[in-house]
Amino acid sequence: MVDDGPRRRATINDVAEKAGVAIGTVSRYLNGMDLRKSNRREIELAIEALGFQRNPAAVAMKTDRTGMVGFLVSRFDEFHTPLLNHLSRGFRQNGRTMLAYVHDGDEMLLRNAMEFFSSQRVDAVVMAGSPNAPESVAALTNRGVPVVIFNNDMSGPKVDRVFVDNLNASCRAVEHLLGMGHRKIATCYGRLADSSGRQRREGYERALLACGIPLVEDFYHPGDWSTQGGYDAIQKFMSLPEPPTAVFSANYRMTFGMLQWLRENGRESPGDIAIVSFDDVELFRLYNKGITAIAQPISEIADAIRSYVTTRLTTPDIPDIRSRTLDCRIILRGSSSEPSRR
Amino acid sequence: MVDDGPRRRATINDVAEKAGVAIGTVSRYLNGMDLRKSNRREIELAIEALGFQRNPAAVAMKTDRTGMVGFLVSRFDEFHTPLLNHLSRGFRQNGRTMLAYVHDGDEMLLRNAMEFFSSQRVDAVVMAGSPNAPESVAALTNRGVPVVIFNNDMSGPKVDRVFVDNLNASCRAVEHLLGMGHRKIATCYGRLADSSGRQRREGYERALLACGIPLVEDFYHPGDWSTQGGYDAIQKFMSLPEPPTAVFSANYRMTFGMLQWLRENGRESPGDIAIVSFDDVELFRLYNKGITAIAQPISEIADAIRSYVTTRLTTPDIPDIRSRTLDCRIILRGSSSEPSRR
DNA sequence: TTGTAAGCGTTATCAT
DNA sequence: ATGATAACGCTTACAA
Repeated sequence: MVDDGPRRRATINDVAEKAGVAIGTVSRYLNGMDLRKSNRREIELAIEALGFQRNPAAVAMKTDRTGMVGFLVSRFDEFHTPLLNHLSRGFRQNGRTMLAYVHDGDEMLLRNAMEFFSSQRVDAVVMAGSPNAPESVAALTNRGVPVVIFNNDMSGPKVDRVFVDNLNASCRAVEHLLGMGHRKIATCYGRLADSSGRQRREGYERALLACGIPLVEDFYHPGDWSTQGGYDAIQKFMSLPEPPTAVFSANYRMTFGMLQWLRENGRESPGDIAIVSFDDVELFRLYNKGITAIAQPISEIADAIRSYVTTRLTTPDIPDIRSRTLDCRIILRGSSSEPSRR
Repeated sequence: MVDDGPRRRATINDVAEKAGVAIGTVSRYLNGMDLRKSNRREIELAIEALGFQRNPAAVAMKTDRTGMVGFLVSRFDEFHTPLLNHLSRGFRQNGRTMLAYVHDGDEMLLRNAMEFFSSQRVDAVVMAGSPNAPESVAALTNRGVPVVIFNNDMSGPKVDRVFVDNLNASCRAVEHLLGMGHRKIATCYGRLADSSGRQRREGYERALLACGIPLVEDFYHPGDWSTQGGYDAIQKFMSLPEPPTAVFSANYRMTFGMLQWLRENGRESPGDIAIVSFDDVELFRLYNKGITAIAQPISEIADAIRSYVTTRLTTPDIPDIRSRTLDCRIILRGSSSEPSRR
């Protein structure tokens, strides 16, 4: 047998012909509508025999639905990667495809991303809420493209939202430190332009105040979510005349920075300072006796997002914006033991 | 002004009308062909005014090219994530879009992935070579869909290949340990079904043999690329009557496992054992004085892959399969110092 | 260099 | 429940 080169793909016409029905009938079959049992059977046989796969481009052209969902994040880190993974799987089961775009926190790239999604005609967009994106988002929603945001709130656009209870989780984490006997607790907090940054810092304050402990200015350091920020923070804390015995870090990158500084200076946790960190990443199981961490319910976040997107796409008019706030789990490990040395 | 709901998107027809030319002319403009200067000007104005964006579905239907490239990996880890990132960016500049699929090492999901890519009509597929995928790959190449593999070789299918020089890099890494005075060097090696697993182990052996050091069976442990494998390996090594003073780990996950065991048992590197690991990940900068690592040239790998895909897609008949092997860099850190204690 | 028109593979409308 | 047929928005001969 000679190789004719790539064989032409079977179309709905081929199926119709082989099954002895009209193409309309095949189309109805493909879209799950009712049809005569015998026809259904014939069509299934034909599809099988021809290896027919519906052409998404043709579907998109007719229906104006591409089945693609844009996913926009600042970076693929240890939080967003598993989230993307869950989302991809979930959407695929709904016959949808995820398109990922990483903007590196660059405003220009963020705009490019929106332009890209728009040109690709995605049916919906999932993104972390960002203080400097509202116009781009509005451009999408105005075109009827649903947007779901997570992580950070965003004022303005009419979009569904999925968050975690940052305030409560942070508060409980700091309460845990208090429970271990810590009284001098510092915090390296995230960007305050992000709602999660504000909420996590507020949780820290609420726990201290509820316990009657005054807030100390020296125990604050703005870490900007970055490794460097955490590095600077702990350096500052440890050189205070009266250093804290514990620190609450508002994300895992800043905690990385703190651990790095400790290493470089021959210190460690919990020996020299207790640590509780937002986010739970692999390193936190590996470092010493582990880092006590706040684990975000990633698969639940993904499910909530997917559910919002799906309903927006299938139910035409949902009047109000929906919002869901999920609880985090605190994972106790060695880094949050009682104050020891000094 | 009343909201009419989502406005209809401008089409090539709208542009043609507004510019006062035929749609064919607009199409030619969009495809970068020559046209009269005045027409070009009018068309650009019209496109700008209408916010026209070419509909990819319609293009795909006519040209049978979707502009999408499938990316298939077993997991999004610290190696594949930046690779995907680089590839996405690179392809986007070529007007192409990446579709990612994670198969978790599951053969069934791997087949699903191929089915998915096929149904999505991707123009090409990029994937890690896998010993149990040749039929799926052949199914694609037979249909004329170019496939580029990386990481591991795969016999059979006619595909382009991008690798790193595992053997040489591993050999140099172990030579480095030898240079530091180590003579008892163990290895936790990867899956031998993967060519990279075989090559990295061979590099280890070559370095030792070149130095006249006999290979010791006790100094081998199959780690299966997994964290658990590394954990078991170091446990075994450290309980030998005469433990090694250094170990070469064939990937970063196994090294994670080793570090974890060391932690749990109050040991550390390099104090108790020197470590050199394949892959360079963030943790390796954070642990103690750092873990000496073999860094794969991720952006070069991405560029090579993209270049292969692009040429296959633009140049119809490249007869022979191409293959490229890139060099790794060894990053010296604290974990590979000379033998010390005991 | 440009205009015209056929056709890509579906879905949806209209009869039947 | 089914068949016939007109679109959807492009690209690409073919003519001019």
